[in-house]
Amino acid sequence: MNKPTEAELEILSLLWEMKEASVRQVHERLAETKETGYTTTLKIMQIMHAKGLLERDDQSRSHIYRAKIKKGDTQKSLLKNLMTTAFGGSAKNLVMQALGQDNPSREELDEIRAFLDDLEQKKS
Amino acid sequence: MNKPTEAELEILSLLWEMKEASVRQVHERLAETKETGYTTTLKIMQIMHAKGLLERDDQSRSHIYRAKIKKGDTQKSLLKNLMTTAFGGSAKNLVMQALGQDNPSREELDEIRAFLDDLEQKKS
DNA sequence: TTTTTAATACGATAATTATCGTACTTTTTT
DNA sequence: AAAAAAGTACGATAATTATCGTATTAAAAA
Repeated sequence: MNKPTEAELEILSLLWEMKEASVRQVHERLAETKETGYTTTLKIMQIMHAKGLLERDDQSRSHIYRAKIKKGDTQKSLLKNLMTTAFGGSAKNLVMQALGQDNPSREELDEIRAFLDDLEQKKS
Repeated sequence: MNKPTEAELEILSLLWEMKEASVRQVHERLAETKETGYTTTLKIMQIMHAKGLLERDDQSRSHIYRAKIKKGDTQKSLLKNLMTTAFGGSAKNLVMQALGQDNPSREELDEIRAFLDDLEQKKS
């Protein structure tokens, strides 16, 4: 599977959240955090469509796009890549770095604990 | 701080592990997992040196390189970047994805638990 | 109906990254 | 001493990614 580029990932993230949107809508969200032209967003989304990263409904004049690749799958493969190239393949190191910097709430910590217990369970 | 490229990151990882090495030594390790020419490795390392990613001792004929940026800092910034672009800024999501895919040992799980406790402690 | 606005398509170009060949220099081997 | 081997430097080029201008078309507004 093709790793999305940085710019593509930003758009994917928005679409995972918005479910579906026109180029205009995506662009407006994008422009909140990033200086960029409309046709740039358009072009990237067209390329993503050609690559199979997005699907679209082009019935109406303004086309409606949706992410075609799953959020979970993409996250998984990005993490795996980062884990092998920058963390020597160790999930533990990665996880501890991630937790250390964020400062998660008690609730989140508990959820993670529960998840750990679950994992351990499955090992027996 | 400048985000290292994919190729640069591979070299950084090796140097974090090896502490210091010649281009030849780095290249040999690199070539174990990747088809690539010697001068390519050399060139990338020269560029990294120019960028300030590596430092080197060029006293002897074959120069000796060391990583100039810290492993922890780099990991942190890469994670932060991934977290915001692909995980909506949530460490919890990222952590759970990472754990779910790897299948860590009991020992690792325990270390992570201890780390969680530590974090919670600090919150009071 | 005419004009303006909003949309897509798409080629051209800039920017960044990766790869490599070649020239040159120093060391080692013969 | 001559030849071969092993280094660095560095320009050229390929590949990939990002950006944008312009042409064209459809819709909406005047």
